[in-house]
Amino acid sequence: MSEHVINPNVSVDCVVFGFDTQSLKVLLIEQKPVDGKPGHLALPGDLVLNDESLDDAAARVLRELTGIEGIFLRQFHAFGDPNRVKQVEDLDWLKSYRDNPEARVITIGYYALVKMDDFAPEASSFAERVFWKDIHEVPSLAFDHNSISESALVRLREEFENRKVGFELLPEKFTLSQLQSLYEAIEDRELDKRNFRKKVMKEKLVVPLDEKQTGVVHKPARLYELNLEVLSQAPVPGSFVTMKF
Amino acid sequence: MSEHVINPNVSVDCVVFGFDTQSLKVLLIEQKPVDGKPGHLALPGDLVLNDESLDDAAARVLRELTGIEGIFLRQFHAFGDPNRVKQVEDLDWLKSYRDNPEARVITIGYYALVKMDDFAPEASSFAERVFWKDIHEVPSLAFDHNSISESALVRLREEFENRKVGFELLPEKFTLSQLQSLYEAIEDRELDKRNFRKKVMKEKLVVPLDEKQTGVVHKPARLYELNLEVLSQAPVPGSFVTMKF
DNA sequence: CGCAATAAGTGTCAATTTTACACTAAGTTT
DNA sequence: AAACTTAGTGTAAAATTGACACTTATTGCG
Repeated sequence: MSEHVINPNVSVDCVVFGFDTQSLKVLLIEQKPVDGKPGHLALPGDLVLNDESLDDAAARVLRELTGIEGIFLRQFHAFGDPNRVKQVEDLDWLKSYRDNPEARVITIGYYALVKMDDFAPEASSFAERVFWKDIHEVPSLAFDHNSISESALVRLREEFENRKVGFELLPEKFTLSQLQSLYEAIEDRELDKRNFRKKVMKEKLVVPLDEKQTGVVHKPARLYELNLEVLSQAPVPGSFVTMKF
Repeated sequence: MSEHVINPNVSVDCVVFGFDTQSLKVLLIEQKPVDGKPGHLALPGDLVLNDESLDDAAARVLRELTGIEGIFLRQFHAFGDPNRVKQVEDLDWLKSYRDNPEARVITIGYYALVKMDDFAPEASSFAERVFWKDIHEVPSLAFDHNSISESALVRLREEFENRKVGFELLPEKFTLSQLQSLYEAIEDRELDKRNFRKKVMKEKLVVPLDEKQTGVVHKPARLYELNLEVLSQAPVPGSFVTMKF
């Protein structure tokens, strides 16, 4: 029965999304250099420890990278192609970080949503350098990390459309224009300002604050915060889920 | 770096859904008896082989169980709790089927959709007996297979609502009432017949055939088949995805 | 053979939701 | 004070949704 059965390495890789009130960003790391060769770019990730659940492993990776606890994190897909870490370009790095660099590695993909304001990414045990990159400008990454980050984006979009996730990207207080930009960045299309505001207000998705933007060179916008009660009732009326035929 | 790193067993478990024109069913197996003790009920699953992708492993499990190739299969979640196979009730079975029955097992959950007509489940290397069970009557299963099957159902429902999957459950030719029953079974609510038909026709989701039901004791219904062109364009107008604010 | 039983099939109208569209207001800079 | 920039606001037409009840086609039975 067993000679063909594997005991692979299992890792988690995290696709961390941020929103800078204009566009969506992904967090990338530069792997530590090996023998003077500059490290490749990659997603943050690490092997899962023995007594650790997958969710715990992903949270640990993010904590090591950012120092922050309690980041929104969701598993989205397992990547298990037998050759996914067999490219020659990736071998040097594996050789210096893994006991068995030739081993098959199955990785569990997580995506995370962070408020960029709260967020001070730090280099860590596995990263020389950490930086944000616009989702439209992601460079070539190590292993299969390009397809992992693309699937994460597809998944974020799907789950955002069902109103399950996404608001974790906003700061505590935001303007309606920022909220609209978030929709536009995630859904990748333009929305009509009046219709957008009408709908958001009718749904009571946000509550207005007695506070305005400061430091802008134009009419300051009113600030809002999320109405968590409405959000917890997702899916929301008007979504496909509740249509009755 | 490495003393805490695991090399777990990795398996796939398949939640196979069928539709008998009335209700949704899940395929369960009875594990082979060990030392005369009757086997527990479980989902079909097996360890992933060395040179095999996760998708290939899931397809292999289903092929061994059913003899059928080309079943709709989709990965939906990885289950990696460190103690998910540590319950005493499950130990006997593991002892006789695994080299290292104490090993941690991470499993990748897949769900499958089959046309029950085409389908003749067979006992196999890992199953004494194979049978369908209504999704509302799933008994207590081995390991964490109850939560795996519940998540699969949640996921099927989500993806059906976005019109991504679900029609694989229908026979080639079906009546509109059967289609409506499929919606009702998956979405778990009742729909209005006239509104349902109106909408399905407007969307051109199905094409009418010059053929009627036979062998029924009432007015025979017209048969339809899916309009694959419209389905491939999912998400469909009217879903939340395409609303414009 | 007609009658009972069963599910198929069909249309209208009111309410709600969606969409397109353009100007005034408030604050900052020069 | 004039220019610049983004905030903020309403209406009307079109499309979609949802509530609702009767006739039709076939089978089986008396």
